[in-house]
Amino acid sequence: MKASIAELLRIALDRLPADLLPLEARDGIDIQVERTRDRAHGDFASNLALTLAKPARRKPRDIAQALVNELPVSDLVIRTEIAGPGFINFFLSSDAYAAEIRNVLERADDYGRNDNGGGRKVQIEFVSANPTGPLHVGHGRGAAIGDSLARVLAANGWKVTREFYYNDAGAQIDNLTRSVQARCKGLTPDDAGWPEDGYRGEYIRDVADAYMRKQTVVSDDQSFTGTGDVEDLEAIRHFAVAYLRREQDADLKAFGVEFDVFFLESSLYTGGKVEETVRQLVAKGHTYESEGALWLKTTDFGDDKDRVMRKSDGSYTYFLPDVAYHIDKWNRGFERVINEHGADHHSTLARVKAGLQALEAGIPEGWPDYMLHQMVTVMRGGEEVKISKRAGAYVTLRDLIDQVGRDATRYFLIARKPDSQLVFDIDLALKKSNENPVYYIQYAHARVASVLREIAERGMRYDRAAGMQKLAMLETEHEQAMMAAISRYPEVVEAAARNLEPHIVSIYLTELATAFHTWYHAQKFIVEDEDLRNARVALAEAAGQVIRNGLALLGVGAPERM
RNA sequence: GCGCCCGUAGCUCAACCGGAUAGAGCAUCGGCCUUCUAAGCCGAGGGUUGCAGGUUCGAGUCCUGCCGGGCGCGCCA
Repeated sequence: MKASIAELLRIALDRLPADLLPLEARDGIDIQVERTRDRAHGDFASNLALTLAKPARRKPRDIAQALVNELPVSDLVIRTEIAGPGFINFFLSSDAYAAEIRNVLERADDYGRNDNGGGRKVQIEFVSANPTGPLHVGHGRGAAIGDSLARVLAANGWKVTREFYYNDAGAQIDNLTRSVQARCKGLTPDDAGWPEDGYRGEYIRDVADAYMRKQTVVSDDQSFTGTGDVEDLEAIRHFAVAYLRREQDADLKAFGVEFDVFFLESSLYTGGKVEETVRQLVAKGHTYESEGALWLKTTDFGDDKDRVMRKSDGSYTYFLPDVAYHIDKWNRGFERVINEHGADHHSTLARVKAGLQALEAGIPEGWPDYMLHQMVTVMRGGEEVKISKRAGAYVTLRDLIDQVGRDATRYFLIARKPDSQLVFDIDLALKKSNENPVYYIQYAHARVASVLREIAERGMRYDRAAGMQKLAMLETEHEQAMMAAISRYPEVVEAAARNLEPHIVSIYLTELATAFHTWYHAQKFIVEDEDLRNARVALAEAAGQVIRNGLALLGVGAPERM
């Protein structure tokens, strides 16, 4: 609907007399059409005349009048008015809304989807937790955001690949291995001989016990059996990584998040990609040796200091495989890549991009996109719960799912702008779970289902097709508000993708649910008048459909009854 | 010290590319269940959008400075 209004304005703009607005001033004008905040201002408003006033050197209201004079006739618009400093307000015909509601019911699960992406490939890398412990709340935020973003982009016509990169090599894994070994030997974190910076969590003991009992774990299509040999560090490492990967998979599954690709950092080493990347960087001349290490001149590409690529002991820093990994992404044909990480990864942006530019391989400067979510603070008993893997102080994602439920956890973690810090109050989520906004939305959906059940129980008839033809009967304030709210959905889906902000879907759904509950309370749907009944229930069904579609983008369920 | 993010009602947060009178939930107070689910609805109170300037027809939104909070600034990841 919004696009249709913009198109009308585009035509009017083209028709403006040249003496009013020079032709050359019309290029590249972005025609903005917005939903009005106040119904008294109509359904849509445009500030076009205000933005044209300066280049035209005319009063905004004069331009507005000229535009209105040139607007083509349309079934959509019943009248326009010029308001305030020069806004053009559009009042839509009730038939325009009825047509949109019919559209909802006809397209059903596809309503709101568009083809803006044109089937182009996009990769979203998210979570990417190291296999050194269970997923915590911060990972949960990343999982919720990344997964919803994937769903939103898919709904906008993108071909999405979800990828999880994990570090199964390097210093932290060595650390994990030593920690498990220590547990195998019966040591506890406070004993003498416990590894420095070892992982202290209780889950390390679980891993060690399983290893000593020679259990077999399967993850990522690989199988490892514990040997029980406490001196075999390689066996312990394989086993521990597989064990913790399996746990993380279970966490993700419980959260309803799936990946297309699990990418192992170690594969970059075994495949020679790391060595190859080093050779290429050296060949391009952006490296130098100093203090026994090999450095990359990332300062040539906007970083604030140069970075070590290869340590003096011959091993690589994490950032080199990271560059190799992104070359691999590029070579796989992902012209668009979005990396969703916690804000603590901020420093990697500049150096990875610098590394990619240093290769002079034709990778665009801005590639890839990064999306960083701010930290999650967990409150329990009025105090902040400090999260530290090594100390073992932990609020796991699984804890939250078990205690508050998957839907509520997802909703809590997605409903806020990623670049705001988030406070997750466990007591609130637990004790007052019924006051969680997600139930408000789900309840609206359940009410629609309930109405349909009630009709059946009373032995009454509901004819959707007939209802779709009688939508013009829906003239009350609440019904009009309902139709307007429903018709906004495609705009929300588009904006969520354009701004990479899946959280706006949750905000929209709250507003839609409010409109629904208000309407539900004000009027009966199941009335004697068959035409009116069909029309109202059809509208209720459309509301339920849009709520279902929106919740699906968030990965939240839409229950039939509560 | 430098870089990035944030600062909106008592609390947690919205506000679409700069638009018209800044909105929800929770909390507080007052109403509404014989009638499609009260996990709901209606109403009331609650704001100098951290502070000070600037840009413009118009600023919570953009720019500058300051104040406050978070994250980062390893040959850790």
